[in-house]
Amino acid sequence: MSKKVRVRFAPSPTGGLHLGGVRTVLFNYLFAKQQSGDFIVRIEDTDQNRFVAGAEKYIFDCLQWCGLTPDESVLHGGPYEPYRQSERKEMYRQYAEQLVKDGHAYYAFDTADEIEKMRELLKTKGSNSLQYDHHVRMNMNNSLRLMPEETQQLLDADTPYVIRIKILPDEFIPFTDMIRGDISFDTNNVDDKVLLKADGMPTYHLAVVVDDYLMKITHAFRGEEWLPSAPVHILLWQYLFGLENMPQWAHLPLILKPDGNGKLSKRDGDRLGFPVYAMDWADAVTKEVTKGFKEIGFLPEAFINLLTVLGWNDGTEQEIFSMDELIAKFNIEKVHKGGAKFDFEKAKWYNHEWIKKLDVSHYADRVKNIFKSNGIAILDDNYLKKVMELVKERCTLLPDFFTQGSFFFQAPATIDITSIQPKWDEKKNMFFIELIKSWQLSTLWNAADLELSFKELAAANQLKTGELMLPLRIMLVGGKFGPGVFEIAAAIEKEATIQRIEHTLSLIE
RNA sequence: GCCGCGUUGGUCAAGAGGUUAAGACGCCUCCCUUUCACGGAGGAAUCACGGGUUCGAGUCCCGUACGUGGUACCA
Repeated sequence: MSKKVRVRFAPSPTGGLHLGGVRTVLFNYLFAKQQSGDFIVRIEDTDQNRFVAGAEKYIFDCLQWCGLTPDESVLHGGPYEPYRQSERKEMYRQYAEQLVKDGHAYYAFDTADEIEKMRELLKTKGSNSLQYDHHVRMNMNNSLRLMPEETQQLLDADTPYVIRIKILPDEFIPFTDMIRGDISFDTNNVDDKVLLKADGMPTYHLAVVVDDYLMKITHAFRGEEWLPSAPVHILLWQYLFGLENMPQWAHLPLILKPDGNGKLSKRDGDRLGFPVYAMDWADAVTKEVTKGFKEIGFLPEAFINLLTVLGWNDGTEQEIFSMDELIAKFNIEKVHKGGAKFDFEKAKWYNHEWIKKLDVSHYADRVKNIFKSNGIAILDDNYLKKVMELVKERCTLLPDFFTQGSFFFQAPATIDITSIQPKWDEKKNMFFIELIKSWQLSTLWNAADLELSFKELAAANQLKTGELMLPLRIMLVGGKFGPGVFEIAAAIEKEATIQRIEHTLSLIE
């Protein structure tokens, strides 16, 4: 019997949650849920310099919006607490010390200057590598070169030090990646990475291995940028906990910028006019707000959908997937190896598809707020829902409900009379005056009857309905858009309809 | 520079040696609709290059080019 699947998302609380980050969580989550496994969120805050207040809460807010609820985390608790690495600080040291004892790691007392000098020297010698590795370590200030008593002296004198892994040359480190298949590294190209920093905090390399072990992680999904350091992690597993306990790795492809080269960054979003973060992120210092997908009007369903399908598909023609379908159909082996360029047009298409099928009751409050922030207070929820139903197929983003629906609640601010005026004449003017009279007396106020009376009146005046419907639309809506014109008239009721016709008539004169 | 990973239309992509090389976004044309959208029909556009292996290669192998990531006491 195999172990229970346990995966983790391990973000650093350093800023906004990037598209790539959300996709990493998503793949973790889908895989875990499909296998009835656990999804853990572990906060990797080992770099005190990069810590940003509020970023942790923000990450959980984003996860909640996306519907990705952790089974264990800082917020949700769990059997392997704490889930914040800074609070686990003391756990890591013993493993680092153990590695030193076993001869797999060593104390290094080199100052930043000394390391810089070493690199300069390597540069002048024309070396291909500027790394701190087996070529140079015996010339450096570390416990490998120093006599044991010298090392002890430095330690006793509280000399700052780090613990570095001792990478043996000429070793071949193969492993199987769930997405990429067999991969191998030659240890001659791997440097002696720092495991424990001078401030006593572990680096990512140590922390990820220790925590994945202690938290019984079975599958580790992370971005492709981690591939080059995988050999260090594998060695650590081998030295500390045994390869047989190591999680299976999957290195996810990157999300690339739509134009030019490189991975997608916040700057690209600013430059090209689309969000890169899941939700609005406010920089604590500059107060600058970076827009999020949520705030510009994306549905979480669409956001999840488009992100999963960027770099994965199930082999069929299906493109629209609900979370449940994704959980059922997701397959890590069908994830692409290569990075994908992000296409905001396609992203909007996904949102449009989801808006077309959205449940208006579910989004009525959200849309109500959008109207409110545009100065329209909605009093009748049922009317709002009716309007939403009428216009949703023409909305790409949630705020479009306002631009597509505001005229149901108030008279249009501007009337596009330039589209009527050129073909306007006295006959048409008379028609609308008569129309007002006729509708004034009308007792039946529904789309079908309005259309019927409109057409009968047109025929009686020997006018083509086609030439009259556009003017009517513009009178009611302000422009050339919106649902059926008689639907609109029926919805806004008699008084508003007549007022708007009269208003435009006065404008034309 | 060195190391790893990748490369099917503009973009996302199907494709596991034999296909007229799917589908979607975007673009264009037409139909529906006397608006806009939805929907429907159609169009232009692709296997990075060079060598092998094979009766046969987008699919396998090798090179090259290009892209991408790493090369921190950041994650």
